[in-house]
Amino acid sequence: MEAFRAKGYEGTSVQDLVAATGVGRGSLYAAFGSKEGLYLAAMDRYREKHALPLIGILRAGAPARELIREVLLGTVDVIAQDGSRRACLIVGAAMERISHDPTVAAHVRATTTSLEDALYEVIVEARSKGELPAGRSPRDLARYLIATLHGLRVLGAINPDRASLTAVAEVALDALG
Amino acid sequence: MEAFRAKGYEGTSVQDLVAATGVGRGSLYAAFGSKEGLYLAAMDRYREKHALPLIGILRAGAPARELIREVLLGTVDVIAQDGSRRACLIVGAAMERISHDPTVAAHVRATTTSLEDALYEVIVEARSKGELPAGRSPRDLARYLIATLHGLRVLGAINPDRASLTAVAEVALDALG
DNA sequence: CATTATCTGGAACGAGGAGTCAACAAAGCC
DNA sequence: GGCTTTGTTGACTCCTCGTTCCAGATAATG
Repeated sequence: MEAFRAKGYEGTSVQDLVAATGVGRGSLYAAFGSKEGLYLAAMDRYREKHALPLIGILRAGAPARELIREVLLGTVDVIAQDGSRRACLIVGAAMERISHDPTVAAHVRATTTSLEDALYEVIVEARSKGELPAGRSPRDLARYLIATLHGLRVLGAINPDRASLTAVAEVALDALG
Repeated sequence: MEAFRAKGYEGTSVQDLVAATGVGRGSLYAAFGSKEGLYLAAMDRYREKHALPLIGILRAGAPARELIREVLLGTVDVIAQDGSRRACLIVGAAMERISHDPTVAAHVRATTTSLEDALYEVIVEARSKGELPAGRSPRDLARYLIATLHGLRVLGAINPDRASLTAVAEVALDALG
């Protein structure tokens, strides 16, 4: 997973993967079938380690704006720690692989959709409690927040400066109304 | 440029570039020195064709919010027309190449910075005319809009649906205050 | 402990990668 | 129109790619 994050799919050779895992070539193929299989497994692991925790935050039940701020700032944190050395596997896959590999496309869509749905539910509930003003549709707001997360990833790859990224996240929250 | 947009840097072979340009291998090397040289030239061309027109819009002198809306919706337009077949060269470079190639990093930063500066100036001027309320710093707002543009590109790669993208762009405008 | 079944990892394969080069064609110059 | 210069070409080299395979190590079983 780390190898793919650092070099992308095409840029990572099987030799790189052997070195990164410490596992022999044949074993890798026995376990995953192909380079693509290993890539898909890496995406699953990425989802577990990075997307599911965000969804967990959203299910914690605090005021919506705080939950969403936590998700955005948590992402800023991860980006600022990594520097630009390791990209987001999902955004990387979206840019590099999605038009060539339907299976990768399905994984990317599944991961982003699950996060989008969690955001959607938080927003709907907050609206019903009057925590957030009525305005844009919850679905559009959820998608907007997904776009913001992706935007932060790209911005962070270009310039992983914590202060800038934090400021951008705060501005993004203003759009919730 | 189109070849790199469709397949990324590592995914595009020199043979692909020969086919895409109709120019022989040797000539390509004589003109650009290396695959990387051709990539940098493609980035320059991408900047001319896609970033400079956006800057041109921002210098047109209309009300700030209208100019910024035009930039966002214009980007949505490009994405919706392309589908996800051709990615943004800048975002692709940011994800795939920026940590491995300082020259590419410089090109990416130069392109995004010039757009960010144009946004910044529009915002500062609008503030001075009272078109936009005081609030977040103009620099943060400009960076936020850059992040939004990147977010739209990634969102569009995953799901190039014009209606969703347009809605996201409209939500993003709300953050201007 | 012997035997079987499973797993490991480096050598080997064909394919295709980036980059080079000498022969050839086109264009510019007197 | 020769002569030089510049540009083009595609076959060629060497290398690395993803994948396969098999001899040997390891683990499991009775």
